[in-house]
Amino acid sequence: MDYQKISKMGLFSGITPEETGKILQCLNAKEKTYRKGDCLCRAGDLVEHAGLLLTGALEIRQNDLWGNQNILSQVEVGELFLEAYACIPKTPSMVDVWALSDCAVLYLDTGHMIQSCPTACSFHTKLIQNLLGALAEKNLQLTKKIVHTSFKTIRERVLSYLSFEAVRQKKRKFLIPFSRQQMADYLSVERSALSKELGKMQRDGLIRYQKNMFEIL
Amino acid sequence: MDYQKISKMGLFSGITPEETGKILQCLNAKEKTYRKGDCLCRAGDLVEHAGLLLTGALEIRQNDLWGNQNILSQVEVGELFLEAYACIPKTPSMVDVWALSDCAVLYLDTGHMIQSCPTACSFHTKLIQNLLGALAEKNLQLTKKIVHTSFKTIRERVLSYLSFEAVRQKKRKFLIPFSRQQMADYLSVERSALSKELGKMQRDGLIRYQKNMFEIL
DNA sequence: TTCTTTTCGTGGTTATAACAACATACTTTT
DNA sequence: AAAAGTATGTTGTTATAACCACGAAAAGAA
Repeated sequence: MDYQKISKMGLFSGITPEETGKILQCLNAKEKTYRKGDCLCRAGDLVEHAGLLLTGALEIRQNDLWGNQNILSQVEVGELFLEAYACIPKTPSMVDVWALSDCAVLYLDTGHMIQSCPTACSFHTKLIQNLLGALAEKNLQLTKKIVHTSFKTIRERVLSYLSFEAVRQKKRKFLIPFSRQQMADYLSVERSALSKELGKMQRDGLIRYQKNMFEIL
Repeated sequence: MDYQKISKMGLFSGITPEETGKILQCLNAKEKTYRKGDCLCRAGDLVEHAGLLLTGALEIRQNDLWGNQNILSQVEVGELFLEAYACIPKTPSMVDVWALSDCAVLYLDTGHMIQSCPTACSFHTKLIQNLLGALAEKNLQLTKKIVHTSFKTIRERVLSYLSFEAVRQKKRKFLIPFSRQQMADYLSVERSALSKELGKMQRDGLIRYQKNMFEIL
């Protein structure tokens, strides 16, 4: 395992590569690889470990009984996933996790992360701070999606999403990480209806776009 | 301050009243009271402290620019609120917090909670575990709301919500904590449209209800 | 109690999104 | 480069929810 690289990830920020190595042993960390299109977790599964994405990309989805996709979030390298379920033992997952590309995942035992040796290993404190920050961050991500999708019209949802994205990237012209279908799933609207509305918005002079490059006017 | 009572709340579970008292001093805890209808926090405010609700009830809302209410969650006695923002300094709130009744709140400095004396005070470890659990729990709450509102029709949203509630309360006949308006806000639909759909669903033999008592058939 | 205010259900109208079907453009594979 | 597959935009139709207005019922205050 590449401690050097792993110690650069958010969860280990402020922790040296050597300490990271020790922690990973202590947490019983196990690496696992997947192929593009693999399913890492299905709704209903019991989650025992938090995942840390080492390479590739994942998508957190929720499917209803009629097959509608609902994208909750995307996971990029260095981010945690399923950490909330791992922190609350015996709670079945509400979501699916899918590999968007080939990827490698490190599974961590959050129980150990919290309970063990707070006196012995001083860096445990830093680790817990980081975990706490990650959970809080995820919280805001979810809230953000709720804010977008609570609007009633597609136009409002799009504007809400694009405004946030523009602020986050600090540009009026920016790329979004979604295809049309993904953007529609994220905003909980129908793809072709989204295309239609985007076209209207461009004609109305609100936005300009090509593919996944958007500009707010 | 009533340490006896406070130590019974989730955040202090596993911590004695005496230890709770010490922790509260250490965290620079301050109690504040509000009247029904007061606003505790507005979107855009910088949040420095997590709130612990001692008495009364709160509502976490998000309002769009056109005045639509969007209920993110309700806070009951013993629960934390704004804890995610408190854990990530300098992030402005996306939400409003309103008092549904007269209430008392204890404000806690989460920074101290994490950074200080992990060796000196062994109960700090337990406290952090509890905070972590609370954040994870809130995460699942938000995910649940997303699951409900990602459905496209009112009927599906209602069924999703009622099914979850039935499972949670382990009864087929149960009370919900919402008025019609609140239920509509939570599911992001229009009140009268919700009333209409509920009526249809009863006629179709799916559910039975009176006021906020519901039964799944 | 009576009066006031709020909540809830109903009907009708209109705006809007879902859905289906198809054409075009863009990717990927062979 | 050709072919297959995928993504995107367009159109028209239909279902559905938002919106508005109103009356009844319930809750709260005087």
